[in-house]
Amino acid sequence: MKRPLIVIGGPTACGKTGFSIKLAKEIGGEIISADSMQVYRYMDIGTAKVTPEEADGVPHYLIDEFDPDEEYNVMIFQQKAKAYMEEIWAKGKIPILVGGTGFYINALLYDNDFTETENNTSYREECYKLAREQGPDVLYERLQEIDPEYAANIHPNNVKRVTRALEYHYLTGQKFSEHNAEQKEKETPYNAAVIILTMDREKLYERIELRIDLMLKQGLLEEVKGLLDRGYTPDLVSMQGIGYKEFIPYFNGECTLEEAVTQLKTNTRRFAKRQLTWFRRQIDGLWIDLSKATGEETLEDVLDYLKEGNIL
RNA sequence: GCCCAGAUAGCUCAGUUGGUAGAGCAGUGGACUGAAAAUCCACGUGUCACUGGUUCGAUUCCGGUUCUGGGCA
Repeated sequence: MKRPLIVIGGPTACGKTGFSIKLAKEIGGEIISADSMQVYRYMDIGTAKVTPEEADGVPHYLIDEFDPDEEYNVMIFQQKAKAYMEEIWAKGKIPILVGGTGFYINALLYDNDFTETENNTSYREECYKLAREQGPDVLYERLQEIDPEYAANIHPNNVKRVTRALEYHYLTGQKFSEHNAEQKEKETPYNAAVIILTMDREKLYERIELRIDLMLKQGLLEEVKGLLDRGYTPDLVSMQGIGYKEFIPYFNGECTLEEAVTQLKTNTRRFAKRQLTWFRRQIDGLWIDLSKATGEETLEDVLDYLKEGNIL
């Protein structure tokens, strides 16, 4: 008997947090966050992290579990999330995976394999150096020889992805394209129900605008300043988060506050668009347009869907 | 009221020595399987303000109108 798992995805600012808490209370579920930025401590306002008041007693996992200078990635997420799922099932409750990081959701939902290899960054550095000094095409040509299938699939300018494919081959001796093809074949080991929350584009952008203005009132600037003062540098993955990186030029006197805020809004809109692309293309699920339904109707629909899927 | 400058893509503007137009930004679609809030790719038709005239042909030249800046009274 497969064990139950509920997944709630959707773009930033569409109302995932509020809805997931309502659902969790209704069915006695506990929430695991699939979010690459909310794991970090001290990054509360900019990541729109749930507050204790919002959570209202519903347990949340993978929020505030790492410091901003610690490494966090899909593999760590997957391991941790799986452990938390076991705990939740052991209590007789249902885990609800909620978040906007589609890549993480897929990794957990399909239990993709991320083979543990030594964390050898020297080879990676070598690739970057090559790309920097001789151009991305030189690096790409190397990949064409080793794994022409993957090379055909990725653009030469995408140095990050090209490097990963080369690194994978270097560390395992296998072709990255073959590994990926195997992962794509996988079916979920869980009795899973996927719900994708969405919203009319215009309305979503309006909400993003309002939310950022609110973040600024709540002290986003002080939060970013505080992180910098603690010694967290702009090159950290955490500090590349939207809502943080945009203020670095401002603090360096390279742009005005207004320009930084405009850039933040643009980046957030683009992020939401990319998230939507991911969910549309990568995951099948029940799509719910929150701009068209009331909260009660939505909850009813979802409960019906969960019953149909024998989750409840 | 008079003089000058402008009115071209959602925004800022370029341009057409007369043959119906193009950049940046914004926007849209897509890729992705150990950085993913990262990284990368593709996509540009709009009454060229309105209205007369000259012309085979006007967004381009000329006249008028409206609007927006600036200046003078």
